[in-house]
Amino acid sequence: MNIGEAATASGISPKMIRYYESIGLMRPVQRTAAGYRVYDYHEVQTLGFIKRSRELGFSLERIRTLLGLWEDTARQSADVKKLARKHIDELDEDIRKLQSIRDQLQHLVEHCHGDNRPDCPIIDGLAADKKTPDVHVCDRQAVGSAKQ
Amino acid sequence: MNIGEAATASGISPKMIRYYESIGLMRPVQRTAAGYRVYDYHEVQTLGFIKRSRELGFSLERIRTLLGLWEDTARQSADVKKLARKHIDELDEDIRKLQSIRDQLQHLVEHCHGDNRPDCPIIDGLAADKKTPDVHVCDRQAVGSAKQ
DNA sequence: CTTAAACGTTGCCATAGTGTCAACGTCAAT
DNA sequence: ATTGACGTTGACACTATGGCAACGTTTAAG
Repeated sequence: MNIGEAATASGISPKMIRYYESIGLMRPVQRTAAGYRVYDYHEVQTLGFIKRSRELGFSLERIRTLLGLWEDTARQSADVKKLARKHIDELDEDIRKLQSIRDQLQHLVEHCHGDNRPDCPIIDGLAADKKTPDVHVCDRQAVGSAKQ
Repeated sequence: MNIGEAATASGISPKMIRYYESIGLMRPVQRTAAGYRVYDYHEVQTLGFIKRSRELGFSLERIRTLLGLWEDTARQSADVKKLARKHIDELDEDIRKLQSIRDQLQHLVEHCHGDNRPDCPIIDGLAADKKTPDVHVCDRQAVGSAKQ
């Protein structure tokens, strides 16, 4: 199985497979006399593990740890769970932040009439100096601030 | 006002201020005879605009457009609103994706007892080929036999 | 007046993860 | 034997930011 077939089988591009090898995420595989990489079932399985981990948003560094735990038959499931929980916590934090900015933006949008006139609370909100808002800007901020 | 003061006033690091200038997001400012950049109120205001836009998650490319709209006194607020709506849609999509993977992960975590034994549904879930989960894999989950 | 600290300048490297392209070697089928 | 599809490495790009180095400037103290 050469790299193209492994890529098709795993859903990871040849480029990325080489990259994962280059950063030591995967051990170098066997080569043919001509230097072609040779993959067997075990390596394709590992690629699948990496792919699913990536799909769940794990960083390559964390996947490095996960692969270590996967290979470690003496692992403690508590260690895996701890790592996963930490990842969930970070996801929650990311979601929270995105929702916060989404809501702020939504608020600004709701107050923009969106016609052919230049007057625009969205632009005003971005232009406003929060620390020393003047009266004009203050009107907008009064409704739509809460930033950070 | 030199770059350090402008940085303090705007909350953007000197490094980033230079960067924004280098990519043409901001026009080059005046320089002293010695080559020091000189900022006045107007430029600090622009930096504030950029900062708030970044805080709302706009990319520098979009901020480029927003700055153009800001400066364009003949803008149509509909254009701003359209851009903001698009950004909200993308935020919604990002949030949706994060929540999806968060839920998948949460599901796995809930089924992991998290003790000192190696048996771990999280690792199994990552190792399992979802498209063709064979009996062998099921055995592993049931019995808790190790990797591979 | 000199010196040192604190600041400015440019430029290069690094991050994470992926794509694209080039220059070149190899394998398989015609 | 040629061609085309594939492999190899390397370089560069992207986003947005941080850091460091080498070097110049300004300012305050001695």
